[in-house]
Amino acid sequence: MKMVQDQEQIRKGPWTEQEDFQLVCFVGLFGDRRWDFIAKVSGLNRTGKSCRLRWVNYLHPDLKRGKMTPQEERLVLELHSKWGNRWSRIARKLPGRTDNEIKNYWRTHMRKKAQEKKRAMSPSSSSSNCSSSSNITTTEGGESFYDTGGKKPKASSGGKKTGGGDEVKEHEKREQREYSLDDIWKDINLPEVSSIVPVYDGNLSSCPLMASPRPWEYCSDSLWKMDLEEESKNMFLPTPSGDHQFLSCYEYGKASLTG
DNA sequence: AACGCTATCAACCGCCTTTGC
DNA sequence: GGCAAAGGCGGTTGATAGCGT
Repeated sequence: MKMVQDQEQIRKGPWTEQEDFQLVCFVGLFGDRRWDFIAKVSGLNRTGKSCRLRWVNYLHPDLKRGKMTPQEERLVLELHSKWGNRWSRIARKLPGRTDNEIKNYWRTHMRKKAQEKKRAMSPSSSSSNCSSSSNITTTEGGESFYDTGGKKPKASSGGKKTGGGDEVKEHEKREQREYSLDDIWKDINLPEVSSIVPVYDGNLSSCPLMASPRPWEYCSDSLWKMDLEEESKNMFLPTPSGDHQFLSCYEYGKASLTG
């Protein structure tokens, strides 16, 4: 056994605001493709996959939030009847929605349907109107697909807490969740970089790092093959103070933008 | 007020596909 | 064409908020 560097330890579990911020920043710089690279140079100690997932499912600026509209619900039903569990494919037809979201929605939806069905099957119940459920038949065995058998009682796998705001009220927590992302995008619009692009007004395109000619679009692929990794590593040396990492990031972003 | 159950969401895992060498 | 690495996808799990008893 030898001393394992902190960097070698892959972090798991919920993302902190700081990590989110960091990820957004790096995606802004390098684009949303090179996840392994981003994972490495960002110093997040996450896997590329994890970074991608976080971005796609939560941080992506084009994401819609909130409940599915009836139209969306209908579309999901329709598309699912066509394509089955091709969540990502379905998601592509619903701008702003992620496959994960749709998947979750579907599971919930199906569970409800299943319960209705069961009730309908029970002798005393009147004929149900699973009218639209006919298109759900893809999953007639379906019940099993969403029936995960419930949760197993398991010792809580500690370390899952994000470390921030343990005592926040549930409502606040919820808000915090929604806020935090907003916050990130707002924060990105630091005055320091606002000289590059005007104030972030809630519109993604005004976000400095996501502004239309994105940094990575300036550079050909080969450019990134330089010793960027090394450089970035140096830039993002984990500092106890934390905040300065981001400033470095902005500086770097600025440099990329301005040449 | 306390407890239990359900719904919802975020995240991980493993497999498959794509891409680069 | 074969191999390895990275990315993408679908399935599953775990935590927690919300609601009913």
